[in-house]
Amino acid sequence: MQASMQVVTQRSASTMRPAFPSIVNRPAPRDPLDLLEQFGTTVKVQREREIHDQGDIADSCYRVMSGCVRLVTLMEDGRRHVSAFLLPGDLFGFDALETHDFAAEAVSDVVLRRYPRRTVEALAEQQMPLARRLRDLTAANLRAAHGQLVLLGRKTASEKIGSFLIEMAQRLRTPRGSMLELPMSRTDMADHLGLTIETVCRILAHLRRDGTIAVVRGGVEIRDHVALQQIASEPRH
Amino acid sequence: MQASMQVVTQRSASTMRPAFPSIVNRPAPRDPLDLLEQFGTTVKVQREREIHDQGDIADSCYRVMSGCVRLVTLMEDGRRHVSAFLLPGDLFGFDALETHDFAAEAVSDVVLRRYPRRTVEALAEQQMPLARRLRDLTAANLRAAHGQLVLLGRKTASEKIGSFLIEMAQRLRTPRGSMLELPMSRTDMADHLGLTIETVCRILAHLRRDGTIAVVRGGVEIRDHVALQQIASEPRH
DNA sequence: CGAGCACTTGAAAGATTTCAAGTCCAGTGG
DNA sequence: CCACTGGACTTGAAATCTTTCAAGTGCTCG
Repeated sequence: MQASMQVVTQRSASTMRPAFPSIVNRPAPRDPLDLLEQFGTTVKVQREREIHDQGDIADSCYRVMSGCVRLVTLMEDGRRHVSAFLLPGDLFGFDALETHDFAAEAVSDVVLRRYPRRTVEALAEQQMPLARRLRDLTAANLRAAHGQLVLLGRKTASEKIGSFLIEMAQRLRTPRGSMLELPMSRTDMADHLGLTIETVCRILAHLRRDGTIAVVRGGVEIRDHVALQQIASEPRH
Repeated sequence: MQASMQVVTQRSASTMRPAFPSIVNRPAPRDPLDLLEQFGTTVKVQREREIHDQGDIADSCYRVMSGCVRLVTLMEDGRRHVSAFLLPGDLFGFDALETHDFAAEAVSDVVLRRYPRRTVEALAEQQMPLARRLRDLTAANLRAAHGQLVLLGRKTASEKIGSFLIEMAQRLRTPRGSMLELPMSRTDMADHLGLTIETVCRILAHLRRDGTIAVVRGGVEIRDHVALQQIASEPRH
């Protein structure tokens, strides 16, 4: 337990799934992960505080309830890489091996649901659907990582920014025409995209002058989604 | 089944594990993956032939018995990224979702052991140790991908080449002082490291002039392993 | 022996970074 | 309430790394 984390004792199961009324009257297909709820504790972490460090024993898994978390790898000389940003509903720590190979830090004030890894493993050992769910989760993360490999290895700065904005808009379910709120700093974006902060600024400025986006405090508004998608140039479907 | 693949009917279980005599007389700890052996078929693929394409339904999983396989992602405009090279003993296709998000191609003539994905999934559904093994496998692949993210996002060309050579030497178990055989072309290396072929050549030439490596046909010899490790500058342990 | 391809090397171009100044807020303290 | 300060962000100019363009070299295969 980090001193920086405030634990709120709360064991009520709060599912993330939106309650949409089904036409067919069948029991909602329960997510095997719901099994974990009774073992979860709610944790609040202030912005810029560490959730766990690179190299820490992986003894907890988390679900982001609100806010934004970043996964950070540091090199000896201080160079930094942000492998991922985690948003409400996202899970992390479930696909760790013995230790975490990156730190997890709160980008904004964050509310997390924490599950003891021992428990997760024990449950998965007995509940095949959960084991299966965890495997799919890790496979999905792997696929996302592969997309990021292409971005980092082969895309230009503009393409990186374009891809990033579109991905964020999708993941945050930002409706067309409304403001995309970006909780992370330019530095975080740069370290995620393999750029410098100045390059991020310049590309955003360029997109703004184009009329593709509007840059406002705390985010951007995507003005021309089609243009942005062309700029992003995603890999072959 | 690809027309380019020659199937050799052979269903005998051939484990990859080296038969080392144990002092303690206990049954060797069986790898849960050995369960798959009876369902495997041996497949030979010629160099530069495709094993499966990007977007293909993932209906097979493979183990590399000999040779080298690359996982390739293509962008619309032809830019190419090689996410990984797979060497003897390596597995792939086990952590696919519905479809493969990259193509698998034979770098050299390759012998593969192929397992029907249906069977793998069915077995994993009943055999928890196998399910667990598959999850760990995917988690290990995810960790490797994260290492590659740092390499692509934050390392210089020299560091990329240094890291790559050291990784290959380790994975191929090349003893110090002996020749490191690299089955892939300069183009493949470039597309794996987010560089151009010319840059790869130049960095190798530079390392050769330094006396850090000797470049020979089909590979390199690492002359100064310590220097190479310093050049590689890995992330914090 | 010739063709083709992988690889190498040089020179110029270009994209991004580095270095250097600002600007703009948000929070603080007078 | 408002000036002040620090940090995040922006922008310009120069520097640099890597790429692009070009031109070989050398090996293998037919």
